Amino acid sequence: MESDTHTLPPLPTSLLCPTTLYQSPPFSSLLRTSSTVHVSLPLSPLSISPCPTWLSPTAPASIHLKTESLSPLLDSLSPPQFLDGQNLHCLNSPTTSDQDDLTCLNWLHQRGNLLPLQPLPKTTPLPQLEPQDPIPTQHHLPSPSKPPYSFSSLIFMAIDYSPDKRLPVKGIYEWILNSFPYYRAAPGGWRNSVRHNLSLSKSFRRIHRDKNQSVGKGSLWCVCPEYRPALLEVLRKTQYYHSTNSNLLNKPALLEGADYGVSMVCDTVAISDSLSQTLLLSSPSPPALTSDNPPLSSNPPCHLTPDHEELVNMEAVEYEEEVGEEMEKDPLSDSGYIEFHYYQYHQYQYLVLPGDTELDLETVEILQLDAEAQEAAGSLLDLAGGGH
DNA sequence: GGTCACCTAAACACGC
DNA sequence: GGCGTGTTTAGGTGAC
Repeated sequence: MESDTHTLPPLPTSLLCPTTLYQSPPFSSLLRTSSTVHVSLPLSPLSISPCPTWLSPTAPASIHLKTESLSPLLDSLSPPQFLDGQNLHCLNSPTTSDQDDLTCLNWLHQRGNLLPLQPLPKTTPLPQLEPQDPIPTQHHLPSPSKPPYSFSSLIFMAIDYSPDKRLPVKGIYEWILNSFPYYRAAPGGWRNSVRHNLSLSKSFRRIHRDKNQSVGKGSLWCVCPEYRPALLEVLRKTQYYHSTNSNLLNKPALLEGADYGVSMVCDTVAISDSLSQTLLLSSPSPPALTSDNPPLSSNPPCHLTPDHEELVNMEAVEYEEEVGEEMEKDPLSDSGYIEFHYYQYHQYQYLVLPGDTELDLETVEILQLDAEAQEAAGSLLDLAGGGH
């Protein structure tokens, strides 16, 4: 399999999301092979690969883009513009994890226990990149920006993620620290704010520990069930708000999809009448591409991770070969569908496309924002499903 | 301009 | 007494 790699020039600033520092991963490189096109996307910190209960862990969360909105985009795909004049850049063997389901909160366990946190790139690092340094490293990355979530949302996520749906204050601290590196460098006042929110907000309830429980101080905190929908709504609005502030205003179909689209829980949706193509975002699971495992299209969705960590190791050659085989097996491949696969390697996410698929920058940007929509959809899945 | 939500800081009490 | 935790008050900011 022949493979060419290309490094794209910095994205125009206009393509970056100005108001959402946790969004708009700069598009930095592209690797094209005979069967796949790898689009390197820096990890989106806002996107939440974890799969807490408010992100339905079982429901596929593929993003479905409506035909009318993406048709022009797909119609405007222009390979020469996309690839011409790019500097060559070789990506180190992207590998994938064997069983990593990025839609599952397990990644948090991995991150918290196994992987060091890395600073999050802000919105605008790419234009500052030098040509000789096509892939930004954390050395060049600015410190992570403040998450858009309120403390109530952070606490809610922390508690809801916990296995027992209850956490001590210290556990909430740790979850926030592990999930949002911003707070690692932030002054300690945020802890006070967490405690303040716990005490003041009716959404959280204190559970006294057993007296014979000698480990730890203080009480456990849980989410009041009656306030859970409200918390979910706040969370959804936060995500929605930042999505709409991320160049999505002029992409109503994406907004619809990100908002409440029932299609979010489906696997595929046709998006282009002219090209008869469907964008399918699915999880990375290259090693799982065996006869014993489901095809890519049926894998759980891939949520981008909130901060930019190396969650998985990937074996590039095997992956590409298997992807190629799987693409042929995939019924979607014969039905005019285009299947996209996210996986991640170091601080990048890779979008794997069929070999004859070409994307322009605008489409790539949409796919980036798609991850936000996916996340927003996750919350809505729970709402739609009535919670758990 | 008023209201609301949210953030931040500070003070204090309590228990380990 | 130190520290972490929990509560309360107050002021500021921004969105609606």
